Amino acid sequence: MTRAPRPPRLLDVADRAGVSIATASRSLNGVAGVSPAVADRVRQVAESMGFVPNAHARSLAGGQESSVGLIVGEIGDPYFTEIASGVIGIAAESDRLVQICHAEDPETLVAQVRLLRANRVGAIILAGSGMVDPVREAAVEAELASFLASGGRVAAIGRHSLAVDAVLPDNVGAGRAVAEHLLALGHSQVAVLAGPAELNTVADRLDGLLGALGSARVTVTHHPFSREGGVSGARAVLDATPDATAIVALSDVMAIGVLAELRERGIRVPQDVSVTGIDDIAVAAELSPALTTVRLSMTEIGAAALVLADQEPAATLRSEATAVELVVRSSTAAPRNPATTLR
Amino acid sequence: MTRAPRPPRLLDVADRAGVSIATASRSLNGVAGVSPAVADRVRQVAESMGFVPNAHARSLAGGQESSVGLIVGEIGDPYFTEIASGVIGIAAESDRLVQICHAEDPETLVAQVRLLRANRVGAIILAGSGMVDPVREAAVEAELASFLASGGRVAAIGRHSLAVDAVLPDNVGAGRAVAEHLLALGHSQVAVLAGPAELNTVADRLDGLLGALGSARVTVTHHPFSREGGVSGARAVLDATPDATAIVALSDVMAIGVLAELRERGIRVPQDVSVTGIDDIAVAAELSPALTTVRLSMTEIGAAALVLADQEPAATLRSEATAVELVVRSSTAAPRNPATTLR
DNA sequence: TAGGTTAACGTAAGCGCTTACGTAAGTGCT
DNA sequence: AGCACTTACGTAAGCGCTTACGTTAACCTA
Repeated sequence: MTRAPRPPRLLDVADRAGVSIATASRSLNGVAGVSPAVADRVRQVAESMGFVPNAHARSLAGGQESSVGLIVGEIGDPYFTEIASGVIGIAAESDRLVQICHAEDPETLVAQVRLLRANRVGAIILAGSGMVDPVREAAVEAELASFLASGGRVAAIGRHSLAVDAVLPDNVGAGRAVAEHLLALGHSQVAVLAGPAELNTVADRLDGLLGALGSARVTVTHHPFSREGGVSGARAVLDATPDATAIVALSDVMAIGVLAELRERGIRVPQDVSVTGIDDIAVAAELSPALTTVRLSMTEIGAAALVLADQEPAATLRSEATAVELVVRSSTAAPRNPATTLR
Repeated sequence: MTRAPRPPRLLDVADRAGVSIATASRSLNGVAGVSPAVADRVRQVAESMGFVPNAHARSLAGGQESSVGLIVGEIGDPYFTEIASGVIGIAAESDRLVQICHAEDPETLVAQVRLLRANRVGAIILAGSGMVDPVREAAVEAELASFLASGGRVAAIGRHSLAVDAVLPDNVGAGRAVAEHLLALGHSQVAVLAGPAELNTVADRLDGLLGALGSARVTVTHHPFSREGGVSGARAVLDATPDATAIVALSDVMAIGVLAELRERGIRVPQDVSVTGIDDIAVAAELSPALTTVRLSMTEIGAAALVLADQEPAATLRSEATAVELVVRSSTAAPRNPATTLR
């Protein structure tokens, strides 16, 4: 006899245990009103049959089985990995699954939100950077509004342009912290390697940086927010502004690329040039030289985002700003000699 | 008028469009048998109402909406991150969501598999290392058997003790590659920092290593499979066997800890001691010194695992072995002087 | 023009659960 | 002994979809 490869249903369990489907359901869910003897028998039968309740049916029938959706920019990026880690930690506390998707542009973002909505997740955490241009966010905004209107919860990380609750790392402050640190060291020629200009995160960090850098001579170039962006950015700097005494990467991942390129060329850090990042991802401390950066505590921010989303929806938009902290390591030092160029 | 915050249903769309629910369903799914005019109208109404079909109901009703479940050991670990990246890449090709959970011990592993089963995922990818002791795997085995029996697909990564299809990185070969490299350099005193002895991955790497190391004098100690494990391992080695000329960490993450501790103590790599890892995670090349390691290509392995799981179930267990490649960087060199100790 | 097709829809039966409600015993009280 | 409660269960109505099948009306063909 070959049974169809189909999971056993609650009804199968009930039949085998000689009870009604209602009693079976109550037994397995620990609902009162079932004699202990019967409940035990049902549980044993269920166990022996390898019964696992269908979460879809359960959620359809009204049971709250809501999972959480997380949308990140790039899975492999430690920045997002740490956020994911924080979100998953909180989700696990209440036995919720986290569905992770990635979306780099607003169009796929909309698609992912729809997919998540189709799966009736209870909450969506948006972890990619927002766009400076509100027009590109319009579709996302609409999709999220639909979700919210139907009872969904949303929390964004580092997106202040979206009309949803948000946890906002102090990107402006992070930029400022880097600037003040370099200023204090005596740098006056700094090359900034920014990520894509259309990202809010980039704009904010840049604002803080340029605002505080004041009189210092600074050049800004834009590159991909990746290791490769750091590599090509470093090359551009060495070509265009070889007299820079500090290279500021707007993310640690970019800084990794910068360090790699400088090493490649035999340029010493921090003796010949100082390098900084932002984020303080886990490996920042393991690089050589260890990277001076700004800690944003992405893991905690991820956790905070889900906690925020879990709260009762409020009438007003909530936004939770988180503090940043400059972490001085060995990739920065006073410029060797203000007159000296990189080569 | 305050509507209950509930997503619009197909029925709502049908009513508004003035058609039956069946026609609405057919229109939205592009099923033949609906006049183009009506289908268009339904689609417009659905769009205007922000309708997103309930994936749970759809899957209940027989539609195939299966997503894939991925169980990893630790989200933050680059080893798993790269696997996840590979799995997600393949899943995205067919619009499937990936549900990521983590489980470090067999008990929570069982729980996670159940959760995934409850959510009726079509496939489960198991990415943590298996246990050497088959007894501890028994419950996992049973849970997976139940899942398979009910039509689920499973693929494991690096677990050969489980009766499921598997992609097997050549851990033995990886260990051997490290051994041969060190032997060729002339090392004869090597300290091995292994992960937990109960892990299959550790046992295999150790097998390959010790098998090839032959006459060389080698000491093996076990530590957590983490950066901290590397730190404490390095301390143990410096205390117990300061005459070692090479420290072999059985994973890159551990090697990071080793490098950190050596740097802390002012011990130069590779001049004073050589260090190796295994995995070739992305940052391995960015460390200082850049880490000599063995590339397992975890991203591709993750992708291969899902492809394997997606195939029609075969009568016999499939296992796909993947090649490894020694990557020599600058953390290894010939021992300075066979007679010299670490201090 | 009667009979047979076909296109375009509607009806209704589930999918596997939860849960409000109904019912039949058992318990305690007067 | 009769009543009102409880307790322990069963019945059945959905949840929001898909889809087999039924029903029209328009369209052919002989």
